[in-house]
Amino acid sequence: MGRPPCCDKGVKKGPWTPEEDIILVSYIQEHGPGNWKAVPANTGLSRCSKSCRLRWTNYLRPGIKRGNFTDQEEKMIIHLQALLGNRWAAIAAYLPQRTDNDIKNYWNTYLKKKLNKKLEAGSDQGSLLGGGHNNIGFSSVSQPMSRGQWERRLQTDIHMAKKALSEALSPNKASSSSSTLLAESNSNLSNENSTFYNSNTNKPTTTQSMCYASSADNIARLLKGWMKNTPKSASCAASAVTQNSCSSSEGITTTKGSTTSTSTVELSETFESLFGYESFDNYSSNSEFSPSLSPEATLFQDEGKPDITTGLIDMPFSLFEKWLLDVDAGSQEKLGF
DNA sequence: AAAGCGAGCAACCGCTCAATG
DNA sequence: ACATTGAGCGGTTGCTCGCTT
Repeated sequence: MGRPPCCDKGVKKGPWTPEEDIILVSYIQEHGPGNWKAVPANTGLSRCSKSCRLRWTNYLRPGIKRGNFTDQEEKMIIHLQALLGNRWAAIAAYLPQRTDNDIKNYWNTYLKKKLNKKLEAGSDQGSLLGGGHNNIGFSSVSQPMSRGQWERRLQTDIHMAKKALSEALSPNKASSSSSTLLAESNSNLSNENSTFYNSNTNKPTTTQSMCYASSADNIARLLKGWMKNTPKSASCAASAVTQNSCSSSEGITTTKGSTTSTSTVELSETFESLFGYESFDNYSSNSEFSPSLSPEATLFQDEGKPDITTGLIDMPFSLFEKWLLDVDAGSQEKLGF
């Protein structure tokens, strides 16, 4: 039974061509993402609306980083997968520059095998993963109960963090970047809507005037990247618009610059008391602890405010990431990460 | 040089969820 | 309250490429 395919007649399948990418990108630049049903009709693309959305979110969307997962990201994924299970979208919410598909692929093709090897190697020495509340399970060995408990704990912690933040920031909510943080924290944690959030107003917006550079400019860059690439990588040209690279080995910088602000100190204290951290040196307030920072929000910032994006790219571990990594450091060390 | 094989990844499929009438 | 429909998510497939034999 189930629903019939959303669009099974006359739609093109298979890899996207650069021409299709250009059409899609230019359309979205003009109208913004969303209303995917209208995209094929309005663009003339012989593609399913789902295919258009997928192509955009996983490939063409600005601000996404592809390939070359860092150790930190790897650890994040491992922890989050243990905590959340195969909820790739939720995991991707904590790695705003990564797509769920990318993370999923990385997990399935690399991390899972790597972890299984570690587990097999360590199984002779008894349980490596158990122990207290940090019962980090991997997909093959995880216990549903502990996962559920951890989800609840996670939600509780997030809720507490939001409350504490709200209290800590109430005097100067309006002006600081932390208000954005708070608002982002208050928005959908699972990052499941496609609404753009205006980082200034914290209101959802479908107006893309601020989200996108001029279409002509982007298309020009798109074409430029396309022309420069070999046929093999031609399909990557569109992504070069935002990534400046097609190959996963290019153009990805992961520096560890840290920024702090006055409010950061306050937040640090708040979180310190909340989670028991001792050091927040690397905590950067902008977009931190904001799993709800949607990829589209990143897009928003990326296109209009490159510096902010740089901040995202260059950011050290967020508080929550630190928590994720610290909370089970022992287990990870045992596994040799 | 060519065939075989495996890894990586883009894209599809089917399902669920949420919004709307 | 129910049906419909669009959007989103996770599992899976199949293609491509690089390495090995």
